[in-house]
Amino acid sequence: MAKDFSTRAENYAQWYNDLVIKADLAENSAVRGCMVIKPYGYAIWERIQAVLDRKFKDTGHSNAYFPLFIPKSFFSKEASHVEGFAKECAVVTHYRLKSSPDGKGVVVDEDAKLEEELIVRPTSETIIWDTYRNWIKSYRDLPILINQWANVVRWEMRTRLFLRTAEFLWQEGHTAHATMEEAVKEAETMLNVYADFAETWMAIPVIRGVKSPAERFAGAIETYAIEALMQDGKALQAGTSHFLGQNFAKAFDVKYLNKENQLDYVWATSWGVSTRLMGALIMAHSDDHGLVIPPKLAPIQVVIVPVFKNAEQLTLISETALSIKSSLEKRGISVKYDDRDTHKPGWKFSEYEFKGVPIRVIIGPRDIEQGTVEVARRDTLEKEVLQITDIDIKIEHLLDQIQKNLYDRALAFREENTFRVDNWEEFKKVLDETGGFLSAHWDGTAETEIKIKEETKATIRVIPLNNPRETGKCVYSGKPSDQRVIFARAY
RNA sequence: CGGGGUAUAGCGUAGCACGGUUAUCGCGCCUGCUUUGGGAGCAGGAGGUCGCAAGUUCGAAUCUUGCUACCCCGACCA
Repeated sequence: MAKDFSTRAENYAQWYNDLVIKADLAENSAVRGCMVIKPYGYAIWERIQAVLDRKFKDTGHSNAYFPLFIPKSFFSKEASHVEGFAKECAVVTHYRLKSSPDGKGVVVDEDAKLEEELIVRPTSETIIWDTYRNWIKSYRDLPILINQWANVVRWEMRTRLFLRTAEFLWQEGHTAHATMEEAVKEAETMLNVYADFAETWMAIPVIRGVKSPAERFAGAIETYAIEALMQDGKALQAGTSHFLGQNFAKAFDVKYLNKENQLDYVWATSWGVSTRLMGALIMAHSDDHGLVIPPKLAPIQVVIVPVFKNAEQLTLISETALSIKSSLEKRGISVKYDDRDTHKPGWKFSEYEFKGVPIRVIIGPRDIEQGTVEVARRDTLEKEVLQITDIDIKIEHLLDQIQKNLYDRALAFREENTFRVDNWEEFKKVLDETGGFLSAHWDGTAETEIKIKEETKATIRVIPLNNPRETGKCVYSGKPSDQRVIFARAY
């Protein structure tokens, strides 16, 4: 079945690309590095958005919107922040075009040069903190708990659909607090929101932890992250939550009067996930037959395909099909009944399999006679003939089972591909032969971290939360270490 | 930004070293008939500024120069 698209074993990167294109999720656009997200792909993103948005609101946040453009001067206010983003910013320098002197097309009107260049936001900390200054005067104004759904631009050298594009969609939360404790707690709360979303909805097990200083967000005191393992043994950062300390408050002069009538800087967090989650979703579960979408995020959870020879048969089948459809919809299940006569059943089977629809129900003349339907599940590709009685309940249970199976499968894969490594030769060997998460001792220095990266391309993905203390020797330097950290090659 | 490569129909391609009728083949698309429980078969048909621009030539997909875009490897990165 898997004709004209690569298998994972042949070429994982090609397999990923073929999948995104052929499952109709997204495609490259006429603009370098920017993708077009197609309706089916966008429908999945909308599901992700809807669930996360609910979770943000349930944890007390509100949505707002800040400008796409940021004055250049804002970027020089927080030193490490500008350092982190300066090399990948798109800059607006003019505000007008004019007809080309040679009559062919248009050119930039040099007379319309901006006094101050505008930066297309790579992230919104600066414009938001500049705004917060006016909003915060007293401890009574705190906390501020805001989220924004937006697009951002980071001018990447090399792009890949969903995993790294020059423009991408995301949400960014930006909060302001009266105390450090409260801000830290907020950063941790949001990390847990992300982790719960990844595990419960995306069926992707993640490791919660903090980043090493070298991997921290530009301007953060602490960066929390959830890290997932993909099927090719590479790690993917699925979400980050930053404790920003008072860095941005100081850079943008955001002070408030506390209960003791003293001026103090506020404490900040920011947190975000992007359309990169789509990449994680694809790579975590899909197989050589195409996409596999966890039921909880699938735009179409059940597809019903009729098999018929003529119009009379179709009429008869449709009656049964539509009644199943409506009984499923009453249970909140999204169903598509595909009765098009422009495509053959076999074609439809392949199509929905490729698009990762969790359950396919087939109804033909045979079933009408016998009061049955054929049910096929995407995760295991198993098919069984079921009595039509209580079919809605059976399918609802099956969806739950598929969701659980996908999570269990991904968890088992991660466990099989997590290795405790205690010497440098083994470290390199495991990395080259199987990849995966390497749990190893690290002496805690940036020098060692950089050396390891240079020699193996592996980085410290995460220092797990509640990491058990364990005395040992750094896998690279041999210096003493009191805990293991997770290394991997990453996306 | 350094090194290498590619550009021919919606997609994938042949032709190019050695210039010469109407640019090859497959998929997809359209029409008709037969089909329909795992990507149907047969017949007919539509679809091309050969990436762009200039040059050499009686004649350029093919040779020369310039430009542009994309891909791979580095560096950088969510």
